[in-house]
Amino acid sequence: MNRPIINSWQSVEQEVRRRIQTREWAPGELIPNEADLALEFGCARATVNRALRRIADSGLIDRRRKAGTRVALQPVARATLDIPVIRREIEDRGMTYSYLLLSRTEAVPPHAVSATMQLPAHDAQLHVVALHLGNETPYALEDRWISLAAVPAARQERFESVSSNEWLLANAPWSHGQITFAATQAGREDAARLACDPGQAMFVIDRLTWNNNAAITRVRLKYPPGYQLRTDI
Amino acid sequence: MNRPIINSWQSVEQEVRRRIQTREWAPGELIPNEADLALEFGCARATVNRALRRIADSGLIDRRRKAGTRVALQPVARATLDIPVIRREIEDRGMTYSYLLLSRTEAVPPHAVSATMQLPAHDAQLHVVALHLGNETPYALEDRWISLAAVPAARQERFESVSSNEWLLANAPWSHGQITFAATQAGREDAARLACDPGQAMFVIDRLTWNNNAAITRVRLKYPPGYQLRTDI
DNA sequence: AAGTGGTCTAGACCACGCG
DNA sequence: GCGTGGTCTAGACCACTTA
Repeated sequence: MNRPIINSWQSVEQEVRRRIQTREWAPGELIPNEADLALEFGCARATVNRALRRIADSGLIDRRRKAGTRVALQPVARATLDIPVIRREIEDRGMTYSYLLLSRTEAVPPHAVSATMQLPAHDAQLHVVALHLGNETPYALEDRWISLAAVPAARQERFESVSSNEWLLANAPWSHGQITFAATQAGREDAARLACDPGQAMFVIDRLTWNNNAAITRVRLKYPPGYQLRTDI
Repeated sequence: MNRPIINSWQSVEQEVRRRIQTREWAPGELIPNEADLALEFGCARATVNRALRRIADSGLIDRRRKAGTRVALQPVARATLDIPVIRREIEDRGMTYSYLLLSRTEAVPPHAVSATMQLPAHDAQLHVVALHLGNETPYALEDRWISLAAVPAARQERFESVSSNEWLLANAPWSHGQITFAATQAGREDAARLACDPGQAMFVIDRLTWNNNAAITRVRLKYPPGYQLRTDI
């Protein structure tokens, strides 16, 4: 035996993952408890704990007090998606960012919008439609409703040079939200704005953002055909 | 002052998040170091460390040795997506799962497939096409290539009762992979299989799975119009 | 009842990277 | 150089859950 030294949580994680991957510890099987592993690896129990906690977070093992730690039978693939500011997303792809405000009005939103935002159906909200471009080419079409009750200061902002995306990040704190991904066909207007053909498949991201119990904004981003969202697992 | 007691990493995390959310610590600002916070909260430095590490993982703060910890200027929204086995996904939505094998052949894949899998362009692979149904209704169309070099045992499996998805999870360990989300229009064949109309927008998930340096499988899942992928942030 | 993971502590040393 | 976060340790107590 000429094993690499195991004395950091990273090396413990790597070794445990290796044993699971090679089926040395088979799916469904109980693995040794933290104290035993610490003894075997010659490190502190806290070090083993941190490694196993990370592996559990990734879905590869299941841990329960008293019952111990088991290798997951059907590991759930867990992907982490970074949803940056659109400007950054475009610049990270090596393109030059630009922004075009298409409309900014105060209006009563469709019921679907006021309902998901849990706001009174008859209240006017700020409606911003804008185009994000990379290298002067349409990159994403943004359709946003902003709650004037939650963000009254938005009334003073024209959103002509600063996108509502960035303005809200700087001016409206949020606590949590929900993201939905879907696909939909481009309508005539979408197509004209995104420089594609009507009927083509657009990738759509809906984001609903809250500050505690108050809805801040609901934004729909439509991406032209060919757009891909990619992540490692 | 009648503050709640802060002596667990959860309460430290909550308190720090609160201070950032209320702009008590503004975006871009340097926050106190771990030792000072530990003193203020009356807990050990390790407890503060764990809380701050979690907040940093979520993208809300940036930490650097010597430079200290700063509130992020434009927090990246980080979403965690669970990609379970399709059977589970369907059953979790309260539907009855069923599975229909459409074809199983050995064939030389298109160049695009062999290239992304980094396999010899002329080698035959196992090609499995199948339909996953929820309550007898088409839920997702699966188009999968399996590397026979990496998973020779797949040659013996008919995939008639067990989906390749579940069979591979049980029989082919994997170390990492890549997931891509996109939108595309249904072709005539897709439409017939998914019981939708040609030209409608399908949600598409591509997954490429590796075991160390060997590609295991490349699967494309096509979901009929209306499908949504949702997650909390 | 007892075994397991979950957490906290006090202290220590280290590695990185500003200034 | 030196302040900061990154990590490890040994020990302790606790909370949960199963046997």
